[in-house]
Amino acid sequence: MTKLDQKKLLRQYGLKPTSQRLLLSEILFSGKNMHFCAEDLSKIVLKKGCKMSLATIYNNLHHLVDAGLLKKRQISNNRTYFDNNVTDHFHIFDEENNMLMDIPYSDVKFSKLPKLPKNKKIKNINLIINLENK
Amino acid sequence: MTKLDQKKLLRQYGLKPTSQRLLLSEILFSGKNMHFCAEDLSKIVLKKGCKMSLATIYNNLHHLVDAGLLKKRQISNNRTYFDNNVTDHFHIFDEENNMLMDIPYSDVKFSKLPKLPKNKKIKNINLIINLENK
DNA sequence: AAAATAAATTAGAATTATTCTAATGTATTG
DNA sequence: CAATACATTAGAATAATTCTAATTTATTTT
Repeated sequence: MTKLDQKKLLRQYGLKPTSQRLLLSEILFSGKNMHFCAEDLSKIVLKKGCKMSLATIYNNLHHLVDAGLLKKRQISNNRTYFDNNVTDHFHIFDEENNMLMDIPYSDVKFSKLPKLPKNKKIKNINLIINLENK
Repeated sequence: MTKLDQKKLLRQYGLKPTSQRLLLSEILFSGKNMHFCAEDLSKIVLKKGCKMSLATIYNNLHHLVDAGLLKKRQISNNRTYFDNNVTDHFHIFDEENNMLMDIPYSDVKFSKLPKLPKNKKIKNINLIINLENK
């Protein structure tokens, strides 16, 4: 994706393509099915020889979430991960090697779900299948 | 559960029944299927007219987890909850009022699950149904 | 059984993760 | 091309949790 396309994408989603935002987008959308926490991004930004406060990273991550370009996920202990796969899907986590993998929505089917409290509906389902060695 | 039983329980699990630990156990095991975060406990302790630092609360919660009397649960609001139901089960989380409720294992049925990597098996399934208002 | 030593426990201080807000920058209008 | 409005950035503040040094409790030695 060229820098021009990045700009277009951001504009399309109602976000001004500031230099900070472009740099973050470049990293965030460099591949499919990637998960980043704010700290990851900060390190990558630094390695590229750029400066950006963590606050700015968080602010922009949340803007991208609000715009629908990212999804916020509570994957592992007390850290928020931002997922560039925004389609509904689940996760497999392999604890042996800390690998997090996507599961397509269609690979899981529920034949029974619990009754919900009155006036409430499902916002989303967070499903993580934790693996171990056979 | 009497204070004496509490002491026995703690000792049984290899934990010295200090006054702080007894007070926390009294709260934690006052009912079934309860979930507490450290802050909840701190407030209850204060309301009882006692003093205990949050650090002590955390330390003891982790001791109870290590001993197998509690389970640690990561919910989507960046707070750790401690669950006095240590059997396998799932959860419903109501974001409007930060309420975490149990779903019995039998209330959810999967008719399809993904293919797993070779030599791996399911250790456990972490399922949280997040609610919103209708 | 008192003193010496070892181990466990507590809580203030430090750290980590995240959010708030005041200052700055950018766009829009007359 | 000021004046005003709105958006963005990042330092400061807050929230959640962990670390560690001091204290307390238990165990051993004499």
